[in-house]
Amino acid sequence: MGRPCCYKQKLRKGLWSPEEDEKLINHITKYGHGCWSSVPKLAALQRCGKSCRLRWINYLRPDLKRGTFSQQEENLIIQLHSLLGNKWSQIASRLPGRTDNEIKNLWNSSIKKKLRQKGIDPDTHNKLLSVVENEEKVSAISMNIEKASEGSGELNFVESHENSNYGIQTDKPKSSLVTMTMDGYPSNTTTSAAPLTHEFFLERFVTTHETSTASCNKPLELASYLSFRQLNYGSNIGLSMNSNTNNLLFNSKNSEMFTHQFNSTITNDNILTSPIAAVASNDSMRNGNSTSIELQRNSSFFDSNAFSWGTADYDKSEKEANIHPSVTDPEDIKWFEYLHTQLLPGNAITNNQITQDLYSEKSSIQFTTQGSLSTWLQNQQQQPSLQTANIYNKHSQRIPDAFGQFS
DNA sequence: AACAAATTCAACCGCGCGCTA
DNA sequence: CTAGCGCGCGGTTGAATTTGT
Repeated sequence: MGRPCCYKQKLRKGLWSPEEDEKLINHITKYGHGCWSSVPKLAALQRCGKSCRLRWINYLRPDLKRGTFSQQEENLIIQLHSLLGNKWSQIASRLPGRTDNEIKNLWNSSIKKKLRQKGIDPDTHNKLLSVVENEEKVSAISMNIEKASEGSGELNFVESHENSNYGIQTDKPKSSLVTMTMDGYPSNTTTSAAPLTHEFFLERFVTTHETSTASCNKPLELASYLSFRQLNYGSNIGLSMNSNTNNLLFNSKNSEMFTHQFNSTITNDNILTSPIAAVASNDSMRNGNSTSIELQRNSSFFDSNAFSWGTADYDKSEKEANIHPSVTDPEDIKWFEYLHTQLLPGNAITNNQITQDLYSEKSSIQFTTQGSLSTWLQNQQQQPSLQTANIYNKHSQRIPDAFGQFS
């Protein structure tokens, strides 16, 4: 339980003197810190072990970066905070050379203020809503994608960042479907743009499943590969549809800083444990001219840490979810190596993990919407570069692959 | 120049978790 | 099973510094 660490008398408190710093540095560089509680004695310091530890971690460690935070670092912090909340140590683990204390201070002293000035609630990362916007937040987000080119047979969608907070358009709905409707033919519909940043996927998905299970009358194999980068809230994610394969493709362009990816196979059986519950439109909805996909945030999945950015959590989720990192992009390789060498010691890639070229130029998320495994498998054979043999198994288990990348 | 207010940030505090006896 | 202990985390404090008047 919590105890005052400096209950013993004669222990110094407050700022450290250069002499004390020197003693601590000399001791740790010679012998390592070992048991922190024994450090003060061994280093001849009138401090408690806790104080020594803090001083070393936050100030004396040789690998600290120091200096002001770059804009990229700030963006990354905001992004990670939107995902992790006040998990400063987890956020710090993604920022080499930065400490949780430093990040926490930056957040409280600077970033919070900046976000508020932009009309963003730093706690929720949602726009501070007017009453009207508040009403909007409970309604479904709908996207109607107009067929852009009959010749190419592709549908294109480019997100709009208007009225959105770095890509987040509305407050997190308490319970509503996130619905994307693709109209595959030019006869109808306008385009109502909605944000497609990773927050869109991670935060917009709601917590109920009633509709999904009710409307899903056949298994849907959803193989998704999603890359989220560019933390400056300027991500450029497109959506297109290939009429030949009936695949819906998300394309993330201009990616620079950040990657999140996952592969999932979702069926009725595992829909409640998948990172994104994808609901195949039923036949009445799929009238040949349009396909509707409803995506839901699955609270049980997210809240159980199966989806996580933490090192320990990554390890956990990897074991639980049979994760298959799949990276070939040089930037991602860099991150991937970093993740597994720096952040995940002992968590090397296992031989059943694939390292296929999942994206060479663009990052994409691919949904197979035909509701049959054969479609997906056939598509994989046609696209060896997207081969993800382990995405589907006979048990239709989810295979999320979650990790981030920053440069 | 002097003072006050605001900001920064190092350090402390208390709690919870995991390990061990 | 439980208590003791060490450690790490997140929240908070307050001294030092900067900025504004």
